[in-house]
Amino acid sequence: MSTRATKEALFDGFAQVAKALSNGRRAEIVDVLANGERSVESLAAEVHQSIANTSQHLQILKNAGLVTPRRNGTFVYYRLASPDVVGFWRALQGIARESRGDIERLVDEYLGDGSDDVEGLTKEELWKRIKRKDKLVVLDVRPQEEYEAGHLPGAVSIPLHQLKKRVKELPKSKQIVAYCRGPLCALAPDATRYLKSKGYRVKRLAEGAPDWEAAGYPLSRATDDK
Amino acid sequence: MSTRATKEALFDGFAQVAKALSNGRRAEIVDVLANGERSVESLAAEVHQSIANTSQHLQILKNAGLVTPRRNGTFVYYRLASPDVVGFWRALQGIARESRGDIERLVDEYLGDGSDDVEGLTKEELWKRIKRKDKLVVLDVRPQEEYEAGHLPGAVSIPLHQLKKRVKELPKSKQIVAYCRGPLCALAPDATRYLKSKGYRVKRLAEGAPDWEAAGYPLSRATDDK
DNA sequence: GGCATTGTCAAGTGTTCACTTGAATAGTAT
DNA sequence: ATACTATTCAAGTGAACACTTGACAATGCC
Repeated sequence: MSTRATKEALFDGFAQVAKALSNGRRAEIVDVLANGERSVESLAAEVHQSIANTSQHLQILKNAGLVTPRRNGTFVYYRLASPDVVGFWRALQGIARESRGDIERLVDEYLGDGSDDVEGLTKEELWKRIKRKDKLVVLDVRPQEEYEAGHLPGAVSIPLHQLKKRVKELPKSKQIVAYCRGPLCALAPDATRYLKSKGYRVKRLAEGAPDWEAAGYPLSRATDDK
Repeated sequence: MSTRATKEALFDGFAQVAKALSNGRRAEIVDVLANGERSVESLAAEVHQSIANTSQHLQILKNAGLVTPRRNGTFVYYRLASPDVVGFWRALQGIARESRGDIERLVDEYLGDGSDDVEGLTKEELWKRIKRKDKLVVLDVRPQEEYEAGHLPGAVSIPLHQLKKRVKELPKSKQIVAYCRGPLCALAPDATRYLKSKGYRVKRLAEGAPDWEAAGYPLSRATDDK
């Protein structure tokens, strides 16, 4: 009891959880998984790594208790072990941005920073407008898989890489609100910049689907809900 | 903008903050620093490491933006860079305990687990009793330095390793409430077990000084406030 | 059954990590 | 200046890490 050895083992245990997130690629994986479960193959493509390497990263995350696998046929789907992991990941991002100017600068660069004067919209405001059935198009620009795993009620799915091709599906008359994975996801900022340049009336939800859900608002899982 | 390289750099940045806590000894350092600033020498003793090694760990924590140094004469005192770091550290502990049974078991072992049937007391309750000047002794069993860096109002300081020698200073007639660094600190559990075996009326505050402060209650810095 | 597909495991390689040792620096006291 | 202290820096060593490659296991399809 309260021996030095036990204390070391305990703190090594805490450290192991931090170690799971101490690699950029693993951090990316957690960020993606916050948007729903994914197969190993799909995650590997997302983080630009080999399947074997991605699998090994996933083992590390699993041993740290952050993710759990589910087998379905020849596929293995991983998801976050608990919703708390999202909160923890967000806390880490917050600390990092706050205490390190260089990271804040990278965020600006990544999101396309100041030159984008697209108006923002809060979750609360958007929810109000969805409930009173305002004429607006909620646009989910994440990959198809993430849309299917859960999206904002009534949202339309056009993954960013298809936007140029499918932009005509969007009405110029209505207000468009785009969103993606979260405040540090570049998909929606890219989309809104493009749409704005094409003359659409577009705003952006700063937060993403995981934050929306964490705030207590409902996600829809219907295959298509125009 | 939103290039793969920028994204990698950004997530590597997040990962670097996690990496700072990915070592058991550094985690211990952060845990101690949550109770106030400390010199390198003092930290080295606390984590049972050489001074050179401790200094290097501190450089890593500093580069991650988690701690900052302050020079005073020949001494260098380190402290947490922001109060948010305490919150983040607590979040990490929470995630680790929740998602990993083995860690929960280590916690039990470290704290001296179930055999201790000392009554607990919440911050709220204790604050009420301090305010209405109940006859109770609030006992701080952390090292002298931490007591001096900030303690509960009216608390008496008897570091755990001096408790046997100085136990006679405590009145058997009054209720004693011991506390230390936090819910995962073994000092107060050890102290309450000992005091109870000697026939004192003793309770334990589950949280520690950093939590007390984070909850908005005042800490006292008076050198001695019996 | 054979065979393709998805994922995991094992071994190998260059890099980073944690720690030690001993020298260099910054500040204080004499 | 000189001696002394607390800390940092630089170099070295064995262990762990991140990634690759190729073999193996699990599942489903024919």
